Amino acid sequence: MSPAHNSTRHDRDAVARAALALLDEVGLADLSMRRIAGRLDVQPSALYWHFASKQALLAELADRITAGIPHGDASVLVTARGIRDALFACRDGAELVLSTYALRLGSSSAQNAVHDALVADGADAPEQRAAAIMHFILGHATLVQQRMHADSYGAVLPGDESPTADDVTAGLDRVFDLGVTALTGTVRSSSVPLRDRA
Amino acid sequence: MSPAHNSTRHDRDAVARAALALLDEVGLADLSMRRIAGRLDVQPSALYWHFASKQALLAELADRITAGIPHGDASVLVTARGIRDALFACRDGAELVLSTYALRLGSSSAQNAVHDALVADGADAPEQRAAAIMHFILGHATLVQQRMHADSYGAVLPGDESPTADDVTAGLDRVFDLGVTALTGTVRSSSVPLRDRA
DNA sequence: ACCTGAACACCGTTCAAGT
DNA sequence: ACCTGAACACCGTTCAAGT
Repeated sequence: MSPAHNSTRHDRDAVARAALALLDEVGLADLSMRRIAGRLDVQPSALYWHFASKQALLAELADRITAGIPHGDASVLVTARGIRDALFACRDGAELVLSTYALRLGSSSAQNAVHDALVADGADAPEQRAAAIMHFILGHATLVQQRMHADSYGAVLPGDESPTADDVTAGLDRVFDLGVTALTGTVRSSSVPLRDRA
Repeated sequence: MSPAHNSTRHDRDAVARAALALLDEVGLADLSMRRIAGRLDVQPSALYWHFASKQALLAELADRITAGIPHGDASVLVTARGIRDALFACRDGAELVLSTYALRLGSSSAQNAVHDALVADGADAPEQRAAAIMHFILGHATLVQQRMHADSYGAVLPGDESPTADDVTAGLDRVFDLGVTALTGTVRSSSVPLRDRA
């Protein structure tokens, strides 16, 4: 009777992939263990063989979202944009990573990427700047993503003249670039990095 | 039989105050309508006479948390610290305000306070800087508050040498000050503000 | 190795009805 | 004006038992 059911068994990766797909469809607030199980044609209790708890599953999803962050020799701004875009690539990605990030405060690979880019730029206090930039990216991306979601099916507020969605997006992009640039601290041309040092 | 029950009826303010007190005791994750009702010796459905939904109640709590923010002629850094401390004053205050803040992105009184302090400092692009500073404060405070909560009853990670809680707090304070100062953009002595302008 | 079935202790919300 | 009582449609999690 069930039109498209899986009779195969699942592993940890299949559960995480189903959860990630469902997250994109329904959002974090409606992502329940029972819905994920339903999508896999499995009882909710089956998920607890693969993950110790919902929190553990969400942590795995956060890891997958941040796994795509490029960690090369790009500038701080480009690195920061890469992190932001990885969060934006998944519905509620920023909120999910933010809520999972606290324990890894100093040790995340995203923060390391920012840190290395800062060092390459010759910025002072790269540890604190990397932390500050990560806090800014996560706060910014969470707020922007929430707003995007609210705007998509929210009523237009009765303000005098409401800017278009593109205006808002462009303004927020400028806020992001200004924030990252200011937090980087140095505005240094990349072609003459070490000429007059020591 | 019930040892300490209220037979009086309640208004909107009493519901909000009970919810805020309970938030401090149990945290945002365990703040349910049923628990709030229990604390008021009332059926859960009674709350819906005062608030249209749980989300509306949470928005009211966020408003009360941010209502205590001083809006005077302080510097940007002092204003930012005041906002952060208002969030820290209530358990999970930062997360609650962050999750409620998206719709008010440009129009919150906290952001206005930052904006006015920036203008008084003579900073350029005060609108975008105010937005960036708010995003930073909310991201930073949410992460720090989550970490505080996790540390309070979490196991110590098996790292080589773990810094003391005071070390962590001091480091995070430096990150906050560095972040706000960098985002302010101008380091200008307040006694000679306008000497060589236009 | 992976899943079922049943249960436990919860949720937010609605709505007729009471006072 | 404010609340009860009952119901509806959900939750996360555990655990014995199945294959």
